[in-house]
Amino acid sequence: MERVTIYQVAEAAGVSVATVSRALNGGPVAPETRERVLAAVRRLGYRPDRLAQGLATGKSRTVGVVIPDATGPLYGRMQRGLADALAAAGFGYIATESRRDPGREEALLDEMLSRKVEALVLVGSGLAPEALKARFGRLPPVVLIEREGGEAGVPTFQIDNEGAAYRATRHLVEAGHRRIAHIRGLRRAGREREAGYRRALAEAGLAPGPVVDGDFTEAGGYRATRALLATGGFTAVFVANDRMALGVYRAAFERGLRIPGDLSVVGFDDLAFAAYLTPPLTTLKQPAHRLGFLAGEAVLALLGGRKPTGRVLPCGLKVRASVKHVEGGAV
Amino acid sequence: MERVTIYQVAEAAGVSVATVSRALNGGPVAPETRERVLAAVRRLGYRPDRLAQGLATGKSRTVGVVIPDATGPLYGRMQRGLADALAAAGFGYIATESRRDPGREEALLDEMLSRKVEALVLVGSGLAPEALKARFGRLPPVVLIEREGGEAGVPTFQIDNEGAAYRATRHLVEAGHRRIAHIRGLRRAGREREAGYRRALAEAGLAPGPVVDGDFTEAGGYRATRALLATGGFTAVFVANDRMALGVYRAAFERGLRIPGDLSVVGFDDLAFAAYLTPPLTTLKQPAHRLGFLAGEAVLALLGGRKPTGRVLPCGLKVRASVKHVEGGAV
DNA sequence: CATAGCTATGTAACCGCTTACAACCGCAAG
DNA sequence: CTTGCGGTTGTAAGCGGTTACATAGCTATG
Repeated sequence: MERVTIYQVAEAAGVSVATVSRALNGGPVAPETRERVLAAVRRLGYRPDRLAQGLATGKSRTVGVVIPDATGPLYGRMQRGLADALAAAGFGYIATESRRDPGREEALLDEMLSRKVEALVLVGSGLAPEALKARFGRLPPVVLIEREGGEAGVPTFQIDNEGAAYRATRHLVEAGHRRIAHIRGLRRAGREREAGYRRALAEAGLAPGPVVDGDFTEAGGYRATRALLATGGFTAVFVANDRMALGVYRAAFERGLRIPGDLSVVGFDDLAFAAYLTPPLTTLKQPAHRLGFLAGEAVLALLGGRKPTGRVLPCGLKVRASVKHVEGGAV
Repeated sequence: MERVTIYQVAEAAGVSVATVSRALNGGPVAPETRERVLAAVRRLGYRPDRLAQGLATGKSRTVGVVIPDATGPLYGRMQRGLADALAAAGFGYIATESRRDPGREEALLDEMLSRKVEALVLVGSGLAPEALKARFGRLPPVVLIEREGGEAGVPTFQIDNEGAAYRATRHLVEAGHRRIAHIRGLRRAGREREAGYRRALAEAGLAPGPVVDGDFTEAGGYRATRALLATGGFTAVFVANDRMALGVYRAAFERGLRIPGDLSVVGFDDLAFAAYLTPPLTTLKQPAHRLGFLAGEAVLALLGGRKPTGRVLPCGLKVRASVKHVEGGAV
């Protein structure tokens, strides 16, 4: 009982392999014949060989996905969104982590192209489009999520980092804060968030508070906060992500500062833990699943010959208890 | 400039396709010829077609991985370990989420078999081995990680849930606690952790404290704690995972209870946030990457015809500040 | 010097499936 | 009774590799 091939099904059903193939793929086949074929398929437990199909048709019904890091919940949700969109169309996907290493990313792409993926979804890719062209020549359709660097003529999906940061900062301003610090994040997302922060402040006629660098980790947020606290002069801080915000909580506690009593905090991402911190963290919720889903739909559109366009999605502000309303104004 | 095939390389190098194939796969080829072939490969940008290779050889150099949930950091790390082990041997993998739905899991397996995966790594699979056999007949080699349910003759890798829970509970006992509650987790991991908890207590001659069900989420931990607090009578709680422990923190705070002053807590997993909570959470660190790596090595061994055996890995206790040393003993 | 034995290479079959093309059928129309 | 046509089905040629087998040079041997 080795692998069952289409030949065996053909023989069992008393037809030719062409007819079996047609019966299975919706070709013109007499209903009665189709029934016989399907019965044989079931009886024998036939399962078409995707590799052979791919070879014959030139299409693999697979899309390649590259994500920077599989350990974060956000990318996991994105991936799930993608899978949901693709599954509906009978597409599978192979996903791998670039770990933010461009060399590794190129190798992964090579591997995926070898597997004849019909499209590529690059999440937070570190590769410039021109570099891609140069290295790979003709590429299958590409969809970008949260790409770093320059523009390209390909659909790109991303969250509105700038707008969300603006909103978060404004939330702080409206609560009466006048000196608002910022713990900055890395990469494009970090820069965009910083820009939103600055815009909100400028619009309110406030000087940007102290700004320090973070690295998107708890430890980074902790260190950044200690640096910030060394100089002081602010009553609130907008932190570029929740993980760093947790570092802020910790550092503030160690300094005997109360949140939000002495320091108001707004994070970014709305990770699962945010709502359960003490105090619950006000933050921005990323529509990660949606991002992935839309990217998946775009892939399908591209494959269908259409010309989908990218989107910038807003993030919802989740107001919780880490921001204090300041009555008097500036401290 | 369409796809470059082995024929074009052969022509460019002035040899036959067989020679190209051999040159590329380490067959017997004169060094000088090999050079010519490789030069042609580079010049043309030839990239072998994995599908065709797979068809011809019957092997896809791919392993299929099924994980329950891609959004958790633990599975992400496991996956990374696996990838690391497999990459060294030139194997790729395709990973998908079962989302703990056995029906979905079966469909995924079907899909993977269609793609001729050479081995399967099932993480936290809900499918019994017998069910697998019944449904799929001959299966490629299988390696299990954290499997649910019965035994099988396949290498299985898992963490020592029972032992780790025992150690955690003992840590509490040694700190002088006499009434230790437990917030239980779901599935096999949850049951095993509960068993370790009970063993430690029995060994110390203590009655198991109140035990309530949780669901491994922050909300579940929160609810469980409120249920626990309604009756009271304990000074410490061993929580089946960190996410629920966070719920415990929250519920305790709302009740005005201090950790560890009024309530000591030990978690499980050592997620990134654990060290930054206030107080930092004492918990058990899962060797997730290692688990994946070992599973990957086992796959390779299986494929190499060897007969690898599974492993049960210990978890390290990370002692932080959420457990109070009780001087007097029972409260 | 004929022959066995290597080594390096080419020829062609095959992997499992799709699909262009041809063949066949029955039937309505001319 | 031809002819044409739409609907079904079969034949066979790929898809891009790998590999068993045959072949051709060379060298070592008796």
